[in-house]
Amino acid sequence: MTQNNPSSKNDQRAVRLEKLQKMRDEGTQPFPDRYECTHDIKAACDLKPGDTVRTAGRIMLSRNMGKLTFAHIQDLGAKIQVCLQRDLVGAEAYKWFGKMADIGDFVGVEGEIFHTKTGELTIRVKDYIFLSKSLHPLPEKWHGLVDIEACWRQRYLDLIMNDETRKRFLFRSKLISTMRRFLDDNGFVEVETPIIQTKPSGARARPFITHHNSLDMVAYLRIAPETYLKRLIVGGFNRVYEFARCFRNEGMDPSHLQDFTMLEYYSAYWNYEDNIAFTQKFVKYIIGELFGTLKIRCGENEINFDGEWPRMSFRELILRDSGIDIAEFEAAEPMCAAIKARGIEIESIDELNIAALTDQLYKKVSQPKLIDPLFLTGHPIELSPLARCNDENAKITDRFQLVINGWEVVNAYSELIDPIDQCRRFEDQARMKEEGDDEAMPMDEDYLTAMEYGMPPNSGWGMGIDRFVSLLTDSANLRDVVLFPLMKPVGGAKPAPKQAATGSGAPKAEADEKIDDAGITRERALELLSQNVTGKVLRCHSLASGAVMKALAERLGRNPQVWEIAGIVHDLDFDRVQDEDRHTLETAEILRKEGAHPALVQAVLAHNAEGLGLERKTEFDFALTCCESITGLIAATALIMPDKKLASVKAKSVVKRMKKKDFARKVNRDLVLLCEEVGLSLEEFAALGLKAMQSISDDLGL
RNA sequence: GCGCCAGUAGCUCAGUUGGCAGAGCAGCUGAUUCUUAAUCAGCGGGUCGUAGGUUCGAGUCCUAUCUGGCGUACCA
Repeated sequence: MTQNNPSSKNDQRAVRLEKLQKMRDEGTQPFPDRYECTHDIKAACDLKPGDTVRTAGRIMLSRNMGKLTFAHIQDLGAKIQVCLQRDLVGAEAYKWFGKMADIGDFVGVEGEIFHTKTGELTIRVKDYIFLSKSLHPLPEKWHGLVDIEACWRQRYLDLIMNDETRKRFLFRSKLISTMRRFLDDNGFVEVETPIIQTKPSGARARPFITHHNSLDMVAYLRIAPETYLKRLIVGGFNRVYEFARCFRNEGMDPSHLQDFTMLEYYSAYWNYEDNIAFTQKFVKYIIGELFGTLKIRCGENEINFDGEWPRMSFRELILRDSGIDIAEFEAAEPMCAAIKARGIEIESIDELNIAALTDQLYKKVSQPKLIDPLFLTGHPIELSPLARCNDENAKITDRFQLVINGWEVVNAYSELIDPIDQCRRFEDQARMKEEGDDEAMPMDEDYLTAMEYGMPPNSGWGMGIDRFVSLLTDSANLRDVVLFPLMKPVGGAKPAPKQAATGSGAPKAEADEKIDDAGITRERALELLSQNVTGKVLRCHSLASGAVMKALAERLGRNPQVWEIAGIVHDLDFDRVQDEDRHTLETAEILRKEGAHPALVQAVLAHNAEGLGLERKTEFDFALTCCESITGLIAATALIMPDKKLASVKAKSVVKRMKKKDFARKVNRDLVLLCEEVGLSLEEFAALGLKAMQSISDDLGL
């Protein structure tokens, strides 16, 4: 009957688990530790009929013809057909393969290369070894995985199923190694500079802000490696480069990632002219090495990297494409009028200063037309706070961008090495910041000091690697060239803790008086406790915290039901998360879903204020923290009694134990002392806590 | 942020005016010693993104919400 048929369970994974169990039962190791290959699959494909081979891969297709089975096995580099003949591998082994091996499993095969009747290169398997079980069916063999979201979230599936994905990422790796080789061969030294920084400088962008716990200070993820690499120029590294992961907290779209890779290099004694020459050599080398030609297709365009690349200034380009000569304008208003007069539309045009206006105008009228490589020069000084000012024209900088297919691929300039000028530029930026430009750079004194020790003339260079890869692989979205792009978690992103603590700014009394309903019942709290908490110790800790909270609420004239519930549920996720610092986030999520009162959720979060970088604000917050903390101390005190009973414990001995640091070391004494924040002395609090725990001593087993 | 679109079996997709939720691949049982998305016969498989609502009846209509795409604005 169908009841005995595993397939009726509607679970392909269950079928595979059953096969796995069968393998174990019969003594076959389904997950062996190694297999020795003579060739990878790509190498096997180059063999001649008659050659023998041992290779391994993932089974992608299987066609059973009765006493003959064809299958395809695949690795990152290639796939090859294998052929199992019953008469060659033996009846037992042949039958076993048919029963046990699924599409997606790994197998090692040994045999002789031959051509099938239709001419396909195939391994005639003499012997095989099962190498690993796949518990999930792979995506459909013909269409493969096309859901773009799945490709990003489960890149490994994308890599298994899609040949171009494999090629694209191999290309990216090869590109980076080619760049590295060229730079190394030209006397550059690869270095690593800090990602966590105290000042976000080196570019105009909004940083990710984080908190450094042990220094208790704001820290930033770097937006660019620039100022550190230039410190190295000061330090005597004449040619340095870094493949730098950078982070910018800005919009997410097909051409912007929050976490991206920039290559920057700096060479002492070069100006931007030297750099232009080097750039052309560098990029041509890379294209030649990777494509074997200097003309490549990109979408509808063919990009020609051959020949001498043209140079044009902002002014020339804009004049050519719009008829506006930006040199004629001293202020924003007349330029704005000129732009409007020509019917060119720029968003919030009236709010832009002259530099931003120039930039926007260029992006609108010129940038999309630039397909073949072009060096764009003559950038306004306001847009280039770290670039050297031009000796002839103080309004522009010695800077260039390499534009390819409408994208700014490279940005480079003669570096500003005059510390006095640099200081002034920082001050200008600071002013712009005050005026509301939140991308303007902050003052960076430490960098200025480095400059004041003397920086040789030099020119620096930066390239967005992801964009370059995207350009060269004709990828529409930058996330296609990053292995694991950032995605919102399925089921909703967790709000930042600060947002979670809504209303926490309210004064203590006010916040507390509002809580007359926890939002969940005591019964539900206990249910949640047994669902989420498996450990006995944690369960007792939760119940004890509830009891102490209840007693404290009665003492302070607060709502005992609500406070008890807070104690019961405060550590729901601790068993799962197993991380002092990170726990409570999941608990808060559970409670929110249950409809718990926001103040309760906040108190729960705040009991781990240290770990999460939060602040305790309300009486409720402090109460939960100190109650939860003292339970451990009281329980530990009970355990050293001869009868290990709470009944034998005196409040005085609990207080004494506070001072012995080695006793119950995990209990944070500072948190227990927070009882003073709610107006109780340690003595009174210890007595209250002890009494509360004694009242439920049976439940606690103490 | 805003606007438009999408989410149905493990995968790729149908689903009419609101009327019993479908196909192919994958899986299971069997046939098959040269297949190429093998083929043939049979079987099983669903929280229609989630939560509400309208209705005798909702995959379909309404509201909210989640996830994603594309466009738009700012940044590389």
